[in-house]
Amino acid sequence: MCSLFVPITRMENYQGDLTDILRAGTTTANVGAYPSDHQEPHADTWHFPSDHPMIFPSSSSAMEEEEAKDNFGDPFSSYMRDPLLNELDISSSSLFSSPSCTARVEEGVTTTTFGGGGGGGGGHHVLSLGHHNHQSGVVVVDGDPIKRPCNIFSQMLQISPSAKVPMSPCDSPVIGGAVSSSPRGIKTSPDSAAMVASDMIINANSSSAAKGCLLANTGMQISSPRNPGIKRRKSQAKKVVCIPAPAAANSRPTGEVVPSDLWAWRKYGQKPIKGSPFPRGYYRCSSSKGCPARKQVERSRTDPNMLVITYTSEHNHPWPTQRNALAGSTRSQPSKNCAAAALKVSPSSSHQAHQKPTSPTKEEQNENMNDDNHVSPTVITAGSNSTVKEEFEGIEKQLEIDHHQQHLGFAYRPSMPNEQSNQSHHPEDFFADLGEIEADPLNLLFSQCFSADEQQQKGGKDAAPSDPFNLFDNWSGDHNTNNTSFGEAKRQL
DNA sequence: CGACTTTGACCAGCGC
DNA sequence: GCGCTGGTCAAAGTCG
Repeated sequence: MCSLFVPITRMENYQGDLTDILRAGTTTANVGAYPSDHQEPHADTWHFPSDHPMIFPSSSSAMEEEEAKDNFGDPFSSYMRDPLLNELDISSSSLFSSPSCTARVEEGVTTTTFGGGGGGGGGHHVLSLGHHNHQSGVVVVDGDPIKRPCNIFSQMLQISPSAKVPMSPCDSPVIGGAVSSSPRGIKTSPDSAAMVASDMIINANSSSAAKGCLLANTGMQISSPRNPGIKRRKSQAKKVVCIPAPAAANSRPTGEVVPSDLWAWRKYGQKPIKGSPFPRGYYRCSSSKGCPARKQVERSRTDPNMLVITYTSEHNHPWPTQRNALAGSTRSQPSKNCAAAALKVSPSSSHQAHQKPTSPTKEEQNENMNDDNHVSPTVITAGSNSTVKEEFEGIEKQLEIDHHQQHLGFAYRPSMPNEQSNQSHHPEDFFADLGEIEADPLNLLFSQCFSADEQQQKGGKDAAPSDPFNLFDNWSGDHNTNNTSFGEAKRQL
C-alpha cells in the first residue's frame, strides 16, 4: 500500500525516522510488517501504550538536516540513515498497511526487547522485519520520547492505548511478555506481556526462551559481557537486522538471496558458521574506497526464511548519489526484474510463482564503532571516525499501530512533513509519475512483493512476491528504462 | 576491462 | 600456549 514514494522521500528527508525509533532506545521497535510465506495469525493492530504516546512532531526539516549533519559519522545515526533501513522502513510502511505483514525493529539485542521492555540498551542494534503477519508491533522507546520530526513511519503509527494483540508465534519461542532489560536481566512488563513481540526480540539476559527466540530466529549469538560464550572481534559495535529473506528476486545463481540497498556491497568472504547450516557472507561497502562499512549476511538457522544482517562500522561517505549498477549485491541478481516487472505490471502479466526466499538478507554495520559492541548495554560508542557516544535510556514504550488507519491513509500515501526541504523532485511529481506508470503501481508492487495473501485477495494480479528491497534495484541501473520517472526519482537520491 | 564472486589460506580473539 | 572459531585477504574465475 505504501508507495514507492515512501522510500524515496524517506531517503531524502526522513532519514532520521528509524533513528528515532531505534534510538528510542536500546529499545526495540517493531516496525512494520513483512509478508511472509508463512501463514501466520494476523495481528491487526499495533498499539502505542497510552501512557507512552509516541509523539512525532511534525516536520522540522531544518532540525533534521542539521541533525543529519551532526550525526554524520555517527554509526548509529548513520545507521538510521542507512538505505537499508529506509527500505525496511519502507517496507514496514507498506507492510503496515498490509493486513498480512509485520515488521519489527529491534535495537539493543543484548538487552532490550522489542516488545516490551525498555531498559538497557546497548549492544547490538537489531532491526528485524518480522515475517509474521500482524504481530502487534511494539515500539519500545527507551526513555526517550520520540520527539523528532514527523516521519512517515510515525505517520503510519497509530497510537492506541490499549490494544494488545496476540503475537503470532514465531518458530522460536515467543517471549512471554514485553521484556525490559536491566543489567540483571529482563523484567517482564505485565502490560506488555501480550504485546511482546516477537520472535526476534529478546533480551540476551532474558529467559532461555527469549534467547531461544532470538537465537532461533536469527541464528544470532547474543554476545554481551554476560554472554561469555560469544566472542566478538575487536568489540565492534554491530547492528543486526533481521528481515525476511528476499524472494528469489535477489537470489544469486548460488541460491543466495541478497537484499539490495542503496549501498554497494562487495562480497569478500564467506564462511560456514558453527552451529548454523547456513554460511555467512561477508560484505564490504564498495560505494567508496576505504569505506570501512561491513555487513554480514546469514540465514537464521532456525528460520531459513529469515536473514540476519549484521552491520559493522559506519560508512564514511554519503549515500551514493548514483548507485553503481553492478555494485554489490546488484550483480547476479536477475531479480531486478521483479521490481521492474512489478512496475510494469499489467493485468495481463503472468503470475509469478512465489519463490521461496532462499537466501539471507543483509545487514549493515556502521563502522568506527570500534568498541562497544558487547559493551555495556546502554552505551554505544562511535569509534574512530566519530567519538559520538550515544546512550540509550531504558524506558520502554509499547506502540501499537492500528492497522486500519494505516489502510486509511498515511500508510498508503504518507504525507511529507519535510517537503520544504530541498527536494528537487516533489512528491506530487513523483506520484504524478507513478500515475503515468500505472493506476496504482504501488499496490501492485507491494502486493506482489509483500504478500501472497494480499495478492490473492486482489484477484491475483500478477504477483510475484519479491522483496521490497528489490525496488531499489529496479530503480537503479538499467531497470529504469521502463520508467523514466522512477529513474529520475532514483537519481534524485 | 573493471567490478564482482568464489574460495582456500591466513590472521586474530577468546576460552581452556 | 594451543585449539577453535570468526573475520579478512587475495588469487582466480565470472560477468557485463
